[in-house]
Amino acid sequence: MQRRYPASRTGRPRSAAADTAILAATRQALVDLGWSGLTLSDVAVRAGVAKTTLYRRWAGKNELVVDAVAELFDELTLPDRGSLAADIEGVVLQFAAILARPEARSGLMAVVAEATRDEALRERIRASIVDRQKRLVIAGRTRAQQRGELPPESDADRSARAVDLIFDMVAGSVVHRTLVSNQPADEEWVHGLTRVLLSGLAASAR
Amino acid sequence: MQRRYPASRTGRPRSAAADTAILAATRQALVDLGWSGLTLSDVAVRAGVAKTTLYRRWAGKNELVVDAVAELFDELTLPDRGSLAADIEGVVLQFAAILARPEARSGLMAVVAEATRDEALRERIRASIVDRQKRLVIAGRTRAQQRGELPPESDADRSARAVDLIFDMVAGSVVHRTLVSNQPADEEWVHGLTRVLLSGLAASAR
DNA sequence: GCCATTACGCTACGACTCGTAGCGAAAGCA
DNA sequence: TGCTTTCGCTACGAGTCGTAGCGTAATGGC
Repeated sequence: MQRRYPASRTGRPRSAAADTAILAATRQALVDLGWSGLTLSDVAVRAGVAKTTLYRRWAGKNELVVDAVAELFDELTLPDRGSLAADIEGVVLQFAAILARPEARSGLMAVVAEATRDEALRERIRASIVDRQKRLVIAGRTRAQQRGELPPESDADRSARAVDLIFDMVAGSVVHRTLVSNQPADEEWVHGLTRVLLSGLAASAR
Repeated sequence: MQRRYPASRTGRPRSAAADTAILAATRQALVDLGWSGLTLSDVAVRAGVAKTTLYRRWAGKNELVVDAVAELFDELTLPDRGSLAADIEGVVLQFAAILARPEARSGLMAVVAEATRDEALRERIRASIVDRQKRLVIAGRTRAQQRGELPPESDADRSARAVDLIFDMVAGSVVHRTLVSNQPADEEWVHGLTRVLLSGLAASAR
């Protein structure tokens, strides 16, 4: 999650340290106050910057929180555990660990809710959070095909639909388990999810 | 979704019409303004009641929106289409139709986000929204067992875990598809979801 | 080394929302 | 007719919002 500013040739550059401090302060404020309690004035004080600096860099609370939460997903990687099932379980457990953190819990759903009425925000979420997750699905699928665990897909359109379905099933299940049912997505649960998903995919491919 | 007030023997009773008008006004305000734009003053004006009346009945915005959104799920029923697969597809399509409505989209995720920091609100959501959905899963499972489509479950603990998993997978997938991926959960998609889910359950039961 | 340019911290501001208090009137029940 | 509770209305202090203005700090170009 690297923010890029137009490379202005001259003038004082924006402090990169301020960005870091602001996003960290935003996450801490999410933990302490939750989404509705979070105010930009408070974040500014926590980060040790002026409130006006915040408004110079972000359009508002929504955009700020998206960026702050997006950084949490930077750590997501696809482990190589030798089999498709093990790979899925590994990445899902990472995802679950992120969703267990309070700054993710209160921030993520809130921006998704706001995004239902804001096309630009939806695009920002897609680019900085969703696409990164989806890339893991594609990579895992490709690797499984190379291993011979999944048949190579010829039809690109069918393949894209399959990836979309898997993605929504995996991410949706974990999010729902964690945030709605409010129960931990622990190893046992993830194992059950993976088993149903994989045998379902194998069976429905035939 | 019937609101119950303590049956006070005497005094002027609360207007039931006001409840109806307030909840309808809340949903319309969600459509027009979204979660963050919704104010209780505005809802009061739309409903034609005084702002103080709102505060006498609901503790705040969160509780009001939960009740307003919960009414949307009243229409969920388990259809009898003759097979487990068809039943699931039917109820999922109903669920998707509700989530396609803007008042549900902007309201549901917002209260879930708020609930991450509010135990009482979480309980309110569980009782008025989540449990009702889960009951459909249980009913569908029971009916399928009676039909012989699923083996009767002896172990109550295993059965409960299976129901929880199915519930999170179905509801989570539809919510994620609709609100995060922002694509319609249409018949084709629901059909794919059902196929993967059912063959996965059948295979993993062995 | 000087200058143009941009970012920063600070203060102040009007507009708005929040949730509550107080009051008289209305609507039921005995 | 009394008693009780709800209702509509007004007013209020507290807090937040996003912006404007100004002097200062930190760069790159010359």
